Amino acid sequence: MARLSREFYDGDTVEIAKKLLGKYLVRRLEDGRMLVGRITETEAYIGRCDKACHAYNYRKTERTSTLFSQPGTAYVYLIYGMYDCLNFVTEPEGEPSAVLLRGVEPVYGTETMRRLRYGDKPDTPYRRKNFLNGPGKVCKAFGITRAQNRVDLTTSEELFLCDSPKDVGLPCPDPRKERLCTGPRIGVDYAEEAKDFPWRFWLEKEEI
DNA sequence: AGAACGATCGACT
DNA sequence: GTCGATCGTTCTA
Repeated sequence: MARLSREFYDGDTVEIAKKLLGKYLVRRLEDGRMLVGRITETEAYIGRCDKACHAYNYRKTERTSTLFSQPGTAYVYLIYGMYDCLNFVTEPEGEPSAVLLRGVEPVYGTETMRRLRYGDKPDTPYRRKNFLNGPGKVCKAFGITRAQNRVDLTTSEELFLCDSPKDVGLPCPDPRKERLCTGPRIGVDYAEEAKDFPWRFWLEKEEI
């Protein structure tokens, strides 16, 4: 099963956050069902220099210890007492850094995602535009919780990333014109000078 | 032991 | 645009 390698994650976090756009998130649920999404939005967090990062200035606690793991490790944490957020650990081991997954577009298993997100209610409104455009929404729809914290994305069957849907036996979508957009990160107004770092990246459809 | 706060979301005006 | 939900993590003592 082809997937992104350790080397992919072992490098500059901002560059990796950009390179992750257009890659594919693959999740296998315990019952064997597969879910696939195409990554459309990411953010970079770097403990060495970034006051918005949980591990700023190498702060090591029980929670942030995951960020000190080898690159290619999943970091899942709970925010606001309600929502899980999925990150991919980057940089050489010991440099606590990660890319936060903020958005995907559904590729395979959409109905299962819808049920995980909204429950069994048959006619939940499902607006394509707002379905998976937030870190809490992605985790809910993909059944990702802190149970996946510390999963090794380079060997796990339950959670990994790959370049192409072909890597998991799915057809490639038609290519679309998209541009890479850059801006400040969401929800980090407390982070002093780091709140303005342009470390949020997303894909936008080209007009016309 | 207690308190403050948060890498969000959905409901609402 | 505003606001409240909800609880684990972290720090203080």
